[in-house]
Amino acid sequence: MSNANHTLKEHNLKSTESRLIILAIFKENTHALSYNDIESLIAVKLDRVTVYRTLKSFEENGLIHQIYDGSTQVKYALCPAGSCSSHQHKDSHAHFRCDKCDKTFCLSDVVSSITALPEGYQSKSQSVFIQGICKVCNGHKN
Amino acid sequence: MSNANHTLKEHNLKSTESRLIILAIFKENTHALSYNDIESLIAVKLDRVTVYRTLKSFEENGLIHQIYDGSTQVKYALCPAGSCSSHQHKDSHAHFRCDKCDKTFCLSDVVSSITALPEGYQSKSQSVFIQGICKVCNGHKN
DNA sequence: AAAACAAATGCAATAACATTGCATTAGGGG
DNA sequence: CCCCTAATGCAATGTTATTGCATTTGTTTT
Repeated sequence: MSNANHTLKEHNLKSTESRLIILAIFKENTHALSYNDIESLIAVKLDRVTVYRTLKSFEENGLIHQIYDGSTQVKYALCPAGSCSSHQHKDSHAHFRCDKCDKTFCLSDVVSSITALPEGYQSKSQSVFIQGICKVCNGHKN
Repeated sequence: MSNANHTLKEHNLKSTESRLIILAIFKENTHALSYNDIESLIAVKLDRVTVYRTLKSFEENGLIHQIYDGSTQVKYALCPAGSCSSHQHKDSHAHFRCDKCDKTFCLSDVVSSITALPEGYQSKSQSVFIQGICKVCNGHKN
């Protein structure tokens, strides 16, 4: 069984053509993808509804997580392996949006650590959103 | 001249009825407001377009800032006095979304302080998004 | 291997959210 | 008070996302 098939199975998702196509796109891209990004990256034409529903099922089953990066469309990125499940998303790592190439990346190792909240507020999860210039746009190798 | 009139002037905004109404709503509410929130809080009927354009002008002139809190609609909140201008928004304070009442608040005093980014990444601005239980829902007085 | 069942897909229609052009109105400097 | 520009309201349209339903496909069971 292929790697991708296995990944889907692991997350209790039936292995279908659309899902394999969309999963492959996520694996090929290191940055977060919006619906439009995905649509333009698919060679074959999938129905819009199918793409939306695939994203939804991926998200509900802990395969990808949503990212709100200030653009109008929600973006999605693969969850770090083994970190999320149907029951809970643990996407409290930092997200980075590049001002130059406009891509959004997950920085899995950068975690928020706000300790002092105002009186009365109780924190359950935190996430950091950083804007700046990314690795590639800074001239580093990929 | 009323306080509100003065606020608008300060931000180079002509003082109009719609703007006074919408500004008043922001001053009456401590949490961030979406377009829908605003629409349902206005007693008088303002045209949808006017509301959108008012929000845009407020934002461009440093009176309010956008907040993306994971709900589908963008929300807006007053900028801390004197912190923002037409030229630059400095909304790098933390935002807090309450799981119970679903309201989003600005925590002006809580600032992100991520120092170590991966090699190659360069930070220009940071913001923290926290989820949990807010002051009021924790039984504290307002 | 075929039948049977449930889940996934595609199409059409529609909903929800947001923006544009343009004619009219209103704020505020002179 | 007049005049000019900016702001407003309406109608039309654009963009993004969702729903219902008939059909197809994947998987389980026999």
